[in-house]
Amino acid sequence: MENKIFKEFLEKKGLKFTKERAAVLKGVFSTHNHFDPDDLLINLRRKGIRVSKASIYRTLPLLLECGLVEQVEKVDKHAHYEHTFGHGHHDHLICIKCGKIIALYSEKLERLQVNLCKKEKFRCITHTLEIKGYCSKCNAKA
Amino acid sequence: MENKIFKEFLEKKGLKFTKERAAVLKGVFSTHNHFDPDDLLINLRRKGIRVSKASIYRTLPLLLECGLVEQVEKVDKHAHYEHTFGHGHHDHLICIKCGKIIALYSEKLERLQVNLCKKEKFRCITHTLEIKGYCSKCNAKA
DNA sequence: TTACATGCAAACGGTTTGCACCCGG
DNA sequence: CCGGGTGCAAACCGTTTGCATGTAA
Repeated sequence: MENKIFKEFLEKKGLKFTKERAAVLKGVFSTHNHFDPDDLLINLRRKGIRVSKASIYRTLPLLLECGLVEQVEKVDKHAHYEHTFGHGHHDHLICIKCGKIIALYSEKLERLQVNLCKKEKFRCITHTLEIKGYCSKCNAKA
Repeated sequence: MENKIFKEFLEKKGLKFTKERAAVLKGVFSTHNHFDPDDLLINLRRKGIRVSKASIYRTLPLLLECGLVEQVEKVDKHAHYEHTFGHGHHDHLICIKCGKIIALYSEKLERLQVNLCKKEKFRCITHTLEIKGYCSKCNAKA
């Protein structure tokens, strides 16, 4: 199933469905947990499958691109900060074309989150919401 | 103002309010934009203030800790992934004590986000919501 | 047969750290 | 005066890349 999706995706791009790529795919789908590239390597090794770290790092972006895998908890490779004094908590709309960041605050959204936490008996300390897409300007151009 | 907050915070921890820390604080508050440690260094250099990169890296966690600065766009230093097939989009509750990750999906939340985007004429492609706090188990222990 | 892929090891780049010297309290 | 702080440069470590070799189509 995932196999078929990935294979067709690769075909369309003129890329090859190698045994290493199949292995990475299999590793990815052998767990419902989050993982990082290293987890994946260890996971595969445990199954006796040998794939180089490089191949894992080269395959993951393909899986992202065809939508079989999603990235969690990281947008960029380095830390970003902002000072909070005077403007308090807010969320962000991030334009994936021009990089523009639009701050956003919604009381309704905040309340809803508090309620969702309650349902899970989770004590919320802080949260981060980032919505990625195209800002009005970039959207108009396209 | 920020100065006072930071100074008192340091005092309470038995730490010193040095000119380097003051400089970093000043740099942080001299912009309303996001920045990374390197931006900050350049920003300070431009003003003729010399602080080492190491001091910036050592000061930022303190500013986070006392709430004068927030981290944006990064939780962890390495990428995390999850496969999407079969369980589609969802958000996450992340326990900052035990690391447990609870998946969460709320139709209401999704709808609200779409509406917020509309208001900003933003074309939403994807989003990430992470709520950090204490899971029920860790909460019970504390 | 021939692009494209792989493995390896070296390079990269952001972040952390050891150490000798410095300085705020 | 002294314990924490600083700058510097080296170490770290996750990720990327160049290159010789392998292989899917």
